Amino acid sequence: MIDLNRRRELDAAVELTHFAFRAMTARPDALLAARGLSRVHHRILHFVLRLPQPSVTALLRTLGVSKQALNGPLRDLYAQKLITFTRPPGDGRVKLLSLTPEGRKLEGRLSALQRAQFAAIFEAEGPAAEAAWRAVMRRLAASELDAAHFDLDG
Amino acid sequence: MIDLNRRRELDAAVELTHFAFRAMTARPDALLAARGLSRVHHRILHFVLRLPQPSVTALLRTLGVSKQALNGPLRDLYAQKLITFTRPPGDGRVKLLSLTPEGRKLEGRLSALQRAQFAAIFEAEGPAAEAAWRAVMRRLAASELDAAHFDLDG
DNA sequence: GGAAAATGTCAACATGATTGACCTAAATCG
DNA sequence: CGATTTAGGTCAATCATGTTGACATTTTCC
Repeated sequence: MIDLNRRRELDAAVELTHFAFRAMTARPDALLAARGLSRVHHRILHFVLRLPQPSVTALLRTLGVSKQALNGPLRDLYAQKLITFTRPPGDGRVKLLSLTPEGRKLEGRLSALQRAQFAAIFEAEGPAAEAAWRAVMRRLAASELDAAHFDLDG
Repeated sequence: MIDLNRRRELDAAVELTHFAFRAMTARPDALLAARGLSRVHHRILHFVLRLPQPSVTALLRTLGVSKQALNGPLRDLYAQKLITFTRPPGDGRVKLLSLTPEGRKLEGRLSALQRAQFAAIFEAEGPAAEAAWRAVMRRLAASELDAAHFDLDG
């Protein structure tokens, strides 16, 4: 019976992760939707902010999508003046992408929603719980690479 | 500067959750793909196992999709003999869905992958870390309902 | 007997992704 | 210089997944 209970606890961990993920994305999704944008746009804003002046190709590789799939959302972001580009001095072909002040503001609001969520939770649970949570999440995140060459015989 | 560091830590928590979620679904997805199935099929197997003999309509409401969207994947699962149904004694209209032994086996393998992942992590981090992790995740998951009536002015 | 319920199917449509082909402008190679 | 490559963009066909609407069938209920 111990094993059966443990099994239920582990199943609960899986479900908890599902609900937690959905909860984390719900508010930003709502804010984006109100502007006619979606999660792709958020991903673009996110990486253009964090990567140092990425070219379109660099962004493409980071996002792991085709350029046709990137181009639509990118045009939306140009149109809403959330993103701009400069040409690098040496090379007139490439665009170096960056966020406009408005783009930074929107990205800031989106990520602030998520930070506030975690800040409140960590405040409530305390630093020890936060450290433990991070340790577990790091291990979980790290197991992704292993999964790539996972044995899937049937 | 303290605030800036805290901000980075909170951003890291968001990213960690993204990677953790992806890591958790990578192995089951690979196993499903090897059978020509997808995450929808897994969701069906999951709920048909856990709900007590659900009718098609009950499953529909649980999954929150249209019956047309359910019917395709459901036929795949019939075809692969992973799912069956019985007619309830009183009512010849409804189908009570259940998993075949093979269906249970596949669902077991899928969820076992995820349980093993968590079991190894919790084993490594210890019971106190596990409890703290659950506490944080429960709070995070619980904040989904709040998000429903989130203020999204611009 | 007729209305309502449970299931299933067909058609039209929207979205978001893919690949392939092709174009322009700019850099680079020989 | 001319040819090729690179960076970016676009058009078209296709696929996957979802939606709604309309409708048929079987069975139950009144």
